[in-house]
Amino acid sequence: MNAADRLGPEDWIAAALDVLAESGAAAVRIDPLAKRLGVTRGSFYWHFKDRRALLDALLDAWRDRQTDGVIAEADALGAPPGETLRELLKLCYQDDGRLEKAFRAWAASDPATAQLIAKVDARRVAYLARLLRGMGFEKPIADARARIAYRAWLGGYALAAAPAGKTVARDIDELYALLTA
Amino acid sequence: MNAADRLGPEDWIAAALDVLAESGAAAVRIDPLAKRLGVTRGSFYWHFKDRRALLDALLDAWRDRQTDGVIAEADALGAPPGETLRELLKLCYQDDGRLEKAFRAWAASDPATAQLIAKVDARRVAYLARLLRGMGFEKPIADARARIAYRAWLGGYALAAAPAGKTVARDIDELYALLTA
DNA sequence: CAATCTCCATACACTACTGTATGGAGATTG
DNA sequence: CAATCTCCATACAGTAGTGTATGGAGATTG
Repeated sequence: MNAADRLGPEDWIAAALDVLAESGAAAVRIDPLAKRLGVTRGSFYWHFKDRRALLDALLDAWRDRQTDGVIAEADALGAPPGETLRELLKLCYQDDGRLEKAFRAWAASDPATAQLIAKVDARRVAYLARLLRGMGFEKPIADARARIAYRAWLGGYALAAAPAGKTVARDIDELYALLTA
Repeated sequence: MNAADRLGPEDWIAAALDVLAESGAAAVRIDPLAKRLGVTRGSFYWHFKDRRALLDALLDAWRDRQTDGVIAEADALGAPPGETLRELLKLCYQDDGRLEKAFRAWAASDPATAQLIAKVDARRVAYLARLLRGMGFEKPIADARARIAYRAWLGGYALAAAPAGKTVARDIDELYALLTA
């Protein structure tokens, strides 16, 4: 929300992220968003060139928060790698994953988006592998386990039915045990 | 394809599955499908009540092949659980996952579909857990590892960039090692 | 307090579909 | 070989959006 009742790009982005998380990229339409914001399309085309420009802005906003943000947060702990890994797992599994799902679903039919998300994936896996190597694992093992752990996390969001909180906690324990075995 | 040049429901389903795998559920539209099949919408509305009926038919077709089919195939080996598990992993990781992705992306904004896919997930995880228990693991461990393995498989499809074949083979080995440790 | 700048409303032209109603060509049966 | 049955084309009405062009109200600056 803005100070005034006039809108800025960030208001459109916030509303669009809501819709994206709820109903997917296909549901991010200008007309309904305008109704939701209580204005007309005239406002939108003032702040953005077209619909694609809005979607690009969503992608940027998400990448900034969910990749660099989380990695920085984990590093800021200053803990030894094993402990950092455990905290990172807990932190990641707390996210409801709705944006994560929505962006990836979108990427399935949009190569430009897929390319950007691929970079995000690579950075995250590299960070996981770095932690594992810091714990003393050889590079091939660390890399493979980082990929498995990352996929297991992502796969949780691919499930149609979200597991209960207790199951998640147990599975994090088991995953951590497997990764550090 | 039919024997005659006249179409049956299965022709529409086959074409729709192609489009679904390529471009997602949102792209499964009647008009473009008709052009692709060289007919008009008149044909579609003869074979199906509406667009939703087609989507439901797609879901049925996929479930029959990809769940009961694969489980039956693995069981038909008649091998001991450990060997069956290994073959199952190899078999599953061969799938390009495009339909898997498309259906799950669709389910994100369609509760009825999500419910059906949740049942598919449960059956697959249960089968994995059964194999692990057959190898001597206690139920809690077998269940947790089955969930992790299933998510790791699904998560591979969530990745924007598909890993190279060599990486996949290495990761299957590592995954199998972790599961049976 | 006039000029300008920001932001938005309105109206328009356009695209791309969905679903229905009806008729008609070709094969199939009696 | 007429009657019927399948399957499809055509035409129509309706919906839901995209993007553009233009003007105007309110705040901001000189």
